[in-house]
Amino acid sequence: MSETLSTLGCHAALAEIPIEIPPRPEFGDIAIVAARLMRACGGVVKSPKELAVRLGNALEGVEGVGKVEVKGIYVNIFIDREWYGRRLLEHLRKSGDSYGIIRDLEGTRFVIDYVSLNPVHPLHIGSGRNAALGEFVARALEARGAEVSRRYYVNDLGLQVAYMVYGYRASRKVRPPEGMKIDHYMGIVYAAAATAVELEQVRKQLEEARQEGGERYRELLRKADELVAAIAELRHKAPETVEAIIEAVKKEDDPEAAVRKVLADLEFMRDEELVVIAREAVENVLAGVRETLERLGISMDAYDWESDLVREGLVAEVLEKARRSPYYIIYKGVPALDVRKLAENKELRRRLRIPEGLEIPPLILARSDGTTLYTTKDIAYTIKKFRIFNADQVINVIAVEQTLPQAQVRLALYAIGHGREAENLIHYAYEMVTLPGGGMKGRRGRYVTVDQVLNTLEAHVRAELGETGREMNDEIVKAVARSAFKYMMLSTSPLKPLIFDYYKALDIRSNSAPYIMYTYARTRGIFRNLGRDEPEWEKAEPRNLEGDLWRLVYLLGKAPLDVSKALRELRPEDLITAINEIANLFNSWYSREPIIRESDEGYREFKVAVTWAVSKVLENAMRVLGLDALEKI
RNA sequence: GGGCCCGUGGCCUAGCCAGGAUAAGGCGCCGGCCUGCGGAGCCGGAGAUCCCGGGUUCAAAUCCCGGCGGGCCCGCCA
Repeated sequence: MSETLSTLGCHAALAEIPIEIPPRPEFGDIAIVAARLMRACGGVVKSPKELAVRLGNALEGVEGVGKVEVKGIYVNIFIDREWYGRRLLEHLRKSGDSYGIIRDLEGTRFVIDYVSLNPVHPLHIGSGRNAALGEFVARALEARGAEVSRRYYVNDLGLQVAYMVYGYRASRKVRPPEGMKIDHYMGIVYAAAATAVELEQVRKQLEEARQEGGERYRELLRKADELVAAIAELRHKAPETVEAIIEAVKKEDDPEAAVRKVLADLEFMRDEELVVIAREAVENVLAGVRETLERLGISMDAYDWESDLVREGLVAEVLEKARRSPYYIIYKGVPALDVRKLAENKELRRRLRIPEGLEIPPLILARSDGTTLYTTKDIAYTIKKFRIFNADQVINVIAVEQTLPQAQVRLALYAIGHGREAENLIHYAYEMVTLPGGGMKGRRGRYVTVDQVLNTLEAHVRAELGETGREMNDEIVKAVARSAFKYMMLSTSPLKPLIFDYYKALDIRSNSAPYIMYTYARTRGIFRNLGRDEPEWEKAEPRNLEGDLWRLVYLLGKAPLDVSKALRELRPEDLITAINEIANLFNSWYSREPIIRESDEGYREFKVAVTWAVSKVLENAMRVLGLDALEKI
């Protein structure tokens, strides 16, 4: 193509040639918009129409080109379909099972940090989105040949954990309600502590504000009402536990200070008993989280504890490096890194992928009681992630709301002399999941958990199976439910907020993981009936390449491009679009064309080869998306 | 107040970065197809000011500017 153009006096690399797929089949298989080539052909021709005519003539007889039609500024090319069919067969045969996947990351190493939710409540649908996306990223990189380490950051020294530990200590004598999953229970403990402390706080403020009255007073009253309502909800779920926590909070002179003391005692390991209690509390949550992840078909390679970073001295190391850095300042009385000057450097900003207009405030490293902040420990953790796995890149799957702290971490790494880490730390951001009525509130114990969704989904699938009178199989039910969940989380661009709608989540048709799974099982069924796993390649004869079959063959031919693009750009929604298109076409072709019963042997084997390709493309894509590719469904 | 992201039939989503012909898919709605290799399927139909207004261009859902609407961030939380 490029050569053909240069005979016309145009100079464009192949990648620059504006090839596109026409909107209607009558306009050919591919088209070139001559107008867009005018620049490359500068001065050679007068008008786009003239260029189209000359280009059309030049393309006649080129290998693979069947027919050329020029329509105004468009050069419509009809591919030599048999030629294309033969080339597809060659490709399929050569690439075998891995058709559609390009291994361009062989020899590279990645750490993917995902899920990593605060260990104070169960996986909710927000962290469910995180889990599905992170797993996709990990699998996409693995498919491309990279070595991947899946790591979960156990953030056990944060303020939230301090609340949970405070509540857990206060309610240790109480047994969790019968049958409640342990992480769900810990979620209540955390929310009860956080809410009770806040309520005490508000009560005090109310007393002070009572005399003045006015807007502030009414505002506080509203807030108190909300908190009381939240407590009531929690009490309903675990009465004794919540009572015990409220009692403890009431006894405190300053409940908030009590929690902060827990935080400091944990970070400085000043209270051995407390450290043990905290470990137990966090382990409880993690046990539940692990179980849920298992239901989703996700298993982490490592759980890295924040407290270990402190114990191993990595956090102290970071503080020391920061102190020696030229960007070190005392800001509002606490140690900080003033990376604003660094952020002014445009070239550096670009290299560290800091969003253009993002204003970077100084990064505070420690509280006035000496405890360090999440971001400080995250700097230490990033260094550890690179070190421990000898990683080329570290990808953090974290919600978009943390864009600023993530940018600060990169700048801080650079500031303390870890430029390589800074440049290779990727924030894979995704938008929030919200409920139709508004956001979820972990602090109040209001969220929809992944467990709940999976339970309902499984029940729904069972009901559906009952209707179709199929064999009831627990494994299949679970596989369909978790695939439907992941599909729902992956089919929308990560950049779009997701409004979680129970009604829609249960609609397993619109949410068509089962459709893809069904189509795949159908292709497998054909090979089962055929009694072999592969086409007889030498016998396959491309024939009757028109209609659905041609479109399917055409699509299968470019599937490796579509798939590899989605994997390179880490866009699950593109992968889903691509396989949906293929599944659609296959089903519609299948419904009216016999495959096994095709009498012409050469044609039959070609059909079998097409089915084989559909099967492989679906299977490989499903693996990356984390959907179960079942033989039977 | 500043910044980032999103706005596409009743609902959800793709297309936008790399501008091109009649805007694609799903749900829902209406109407068809089971003695056939799997009906969780297939075929057909109705349904759209591509948020609004300017600009650039032969050509704008797509690029630029200005609005409007929604989400998020701007903490000694994460």
